[in-house]
Amino acid sequence: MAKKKEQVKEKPLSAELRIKEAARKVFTQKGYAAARTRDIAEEAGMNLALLNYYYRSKEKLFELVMLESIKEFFLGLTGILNNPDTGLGEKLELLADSYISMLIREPNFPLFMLSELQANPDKLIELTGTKDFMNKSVFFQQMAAHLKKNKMNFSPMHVVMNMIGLTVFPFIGKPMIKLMSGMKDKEFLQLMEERRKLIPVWMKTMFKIN
Amino acid sequence: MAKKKEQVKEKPLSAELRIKEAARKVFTQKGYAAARTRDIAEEAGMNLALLNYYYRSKEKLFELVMLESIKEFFLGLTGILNNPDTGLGEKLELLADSYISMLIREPNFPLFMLSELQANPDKLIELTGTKDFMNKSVFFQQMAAHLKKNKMNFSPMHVVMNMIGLTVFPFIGKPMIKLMSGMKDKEFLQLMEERRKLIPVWMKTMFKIN
DNA sequence: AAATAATTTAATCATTTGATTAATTTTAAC
DNA sequence: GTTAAAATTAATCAAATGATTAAATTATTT
Repeated sequence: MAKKKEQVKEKPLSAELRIKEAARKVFTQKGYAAARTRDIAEEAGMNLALLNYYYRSKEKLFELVMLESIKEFFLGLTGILNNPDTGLGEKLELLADSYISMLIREPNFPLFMLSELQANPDKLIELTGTKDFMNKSVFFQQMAAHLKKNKMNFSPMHVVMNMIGLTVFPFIGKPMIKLMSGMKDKEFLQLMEERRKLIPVWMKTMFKIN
Repeated sequence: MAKKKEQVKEKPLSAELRIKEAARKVFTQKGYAAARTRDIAEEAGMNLALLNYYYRSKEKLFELVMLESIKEFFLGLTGILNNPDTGLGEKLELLADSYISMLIREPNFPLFMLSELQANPDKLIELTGTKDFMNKSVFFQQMAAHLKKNKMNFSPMHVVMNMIGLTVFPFIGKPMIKLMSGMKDKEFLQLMEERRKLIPVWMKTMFKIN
């Protein structure tokens, strides 16, 4: 049953990877429960049995895809957060810029990730291995010092939540925002581009940075 | 098959309503696709067939529950937004207070609503009937005037997005926030209570209100 | 109290869906 | 070129799941 996998690794041709990327797309779009293995096979243009041949099961495939995406997400995040050579303002600018770009490229990713995290928080904790990396981050330390110096007596986690909220929420809430405002996709995208610059300005104003 | 429904309306006893509320709970927790009719029946402590007896199908039941929740949500929102007797600052305070309370009570509602809106945007548009009510709201007008006066050249929709993002995001992102910070439920709740007061302050600072 | 209607239940159906199998084709090794 | 391994396919299985039915029970009406 489990024939290859460990032995062959240097030659990932088409089928195997195409299934994985199709899975990423379908899972991200519909979520785990609503995604059918047949959808994934069709999206990849492959026979359904290949999914099980290469990845054993829907769940295994999901875990793989999910883990990869989350790892990448956290890596990008910590890369900016832990740079000791940038100040708070610059970090906020880099975060906004990098995440707006990512979100324009992959607008469905956050809702997918948050939904699955909600549906199965424990699994993701063991899957990622990452835990409370935020508290130890350079950003967190810098922000804690800044808040103390400026007599703002609240947790730096508020700052983190605000930053993510301002950046990510519009993408998660896009259908609702379009529903409330009657906006079209093009206008929406333009607003998101504006936020690339505006979010750091707002954040700095809010927390008296610079 | 469809025996009652139109005739009897004044005596909604146990069964029918219990199923609906069980459905709300299960749908909200797991989403449409992952929610099984058997889960709902079990949650309501009722026979599975009653679900179809009273509500015809899983989908009909879902639409009903969803529509009710969204209607209520938008009603609360527009109630505050369209009050001509309150200023911008006060509106922000009322919004934060009312929504933090709602979110502590129903922490799963936003992710549910946004997920389903994403999965099926068109259906919800026809289901709610509401469309671009934001642009015409008193709040929107007040904010447009304020932004213009203070030389902030961007759409009031940014303000709306920020407000919702700051308020709602932490609840949507709770599992991720806990994962990043190692926070426990109690601490999380305390932070949310702090935000009740902090969010209006931040918003006013950000947009130079008062 | 009898009759009718409404509610509830247990059993079952039909479809969907994740997974497997056995056969076939393609690729690689010798 | 033959053989063995890997990849691929079509067909099928088994479990899950939404839905229905027919019978039983309870409530309501007359």
